[in-house]
Amino acid sequence: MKEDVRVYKTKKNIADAFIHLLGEKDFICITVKEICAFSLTSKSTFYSHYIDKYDLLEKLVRQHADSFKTGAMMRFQSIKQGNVNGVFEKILDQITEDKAVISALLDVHISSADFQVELESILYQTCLSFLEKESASQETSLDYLARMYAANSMVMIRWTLKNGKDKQAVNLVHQIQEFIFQDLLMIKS
Amino acid sequence: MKEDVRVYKTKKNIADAFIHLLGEKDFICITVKEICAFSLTSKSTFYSHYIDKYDLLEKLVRQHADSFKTGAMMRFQSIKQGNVNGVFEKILDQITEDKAVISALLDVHISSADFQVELESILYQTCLSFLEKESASQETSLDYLARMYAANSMVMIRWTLKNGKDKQAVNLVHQIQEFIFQDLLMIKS
DNA sequence: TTCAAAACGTTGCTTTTCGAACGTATTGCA
DNA sequence: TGCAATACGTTCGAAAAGCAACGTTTTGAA
Repeated sequence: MKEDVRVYKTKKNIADAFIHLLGEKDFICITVKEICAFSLTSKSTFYSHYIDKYDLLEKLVRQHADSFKTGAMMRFQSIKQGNVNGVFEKILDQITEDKAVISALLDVHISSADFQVELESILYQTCLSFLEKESASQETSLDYLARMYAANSMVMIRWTLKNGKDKQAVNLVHQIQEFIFQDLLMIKS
Repeated sequence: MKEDVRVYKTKKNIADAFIHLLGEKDFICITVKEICAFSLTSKSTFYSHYIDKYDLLEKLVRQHADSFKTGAMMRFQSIKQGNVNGVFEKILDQITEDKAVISALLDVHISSADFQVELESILYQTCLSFLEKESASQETSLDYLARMYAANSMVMIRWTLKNGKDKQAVNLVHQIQEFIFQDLLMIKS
């Protein structure tokens, strides 16, 4: 059963309004009334889709976290011949497509829906399982390497969202990634 | 009786889709089906608001021509002490606000709805009635001056829509306008 | 020129949205 | 602290949008 077009449009309007308001004020200060007014939807319609503004936030975070996870896993799986460079660059591209939403969500920190935490966790997980599967040597803790990868990626993501894609910055990340994946690279080459 | 929000949103979606499609292909080649598909509205809804795509075009032209006319008349009426400069600049600003729509409509030439013709006629009319009311001397044909004003304004409008507001170009228009309004300016100063 | 595919435009029925009204809960200010 | 204004969240009838099916017209390619 597919979603009714009207429902799709309504949800999009609400999400867009919400993201816009997040750019103006803190999540806590945003009211449902404002979201309805800005998105031109009635209160009754809002409440027929969401329990409250927290529910809206959680659903948005879930949606984009899932999409990010799918993308990240896909990229890691498609790595051939130890070609790890380029994976992160594609992740950056993906994130840039939804720049407005991602940027807004990254700055909201509600325990039930913390996008920043989710993203970093996804990066850590995907990187770790990749290392465990592909790396022969275990001299350095894979867990440590994966955490380092995730942390560095997050910095780079935030920076790119703010300043746009920059070749020098991307190169720097590549160097760090090469260090993290050096075991793997040595074996494969 | 105010317009239902749902109607407003539907019409906006349709208009936005239409303008977007006009940027891609000729008016003649655009189908109602495409407009509906892109705007995510159903055929039945489209036909409950418009007779056909020509009706849609005519209504858009009418709406923006009226808005332009109101703006132009307001600006001309607010001229004090022969300060004619600045009137056109504000008209330019107004047009720039709806850049996408205006640009698209200016390139469609359907006899029942020719935006280019309407704009030029409005500029001519408002300028002429201003000259007739304010100008004492009638050495030069006011009709000729008004037509010149309209023609020059149209060139400037098109140019600005394409290249953005440019100080030098604006200054040039000011010089031409000063020539057109010189009778008036001499009397008032 | 013929004919099939696509676009047109209409209709009846279903689902969604709106808006106003309501009582409740929060907020912010005197 | 007390109280008025504002936001919350729900309900229900009315209006609008969607959808599928239909016959008609236009289009474009054999």
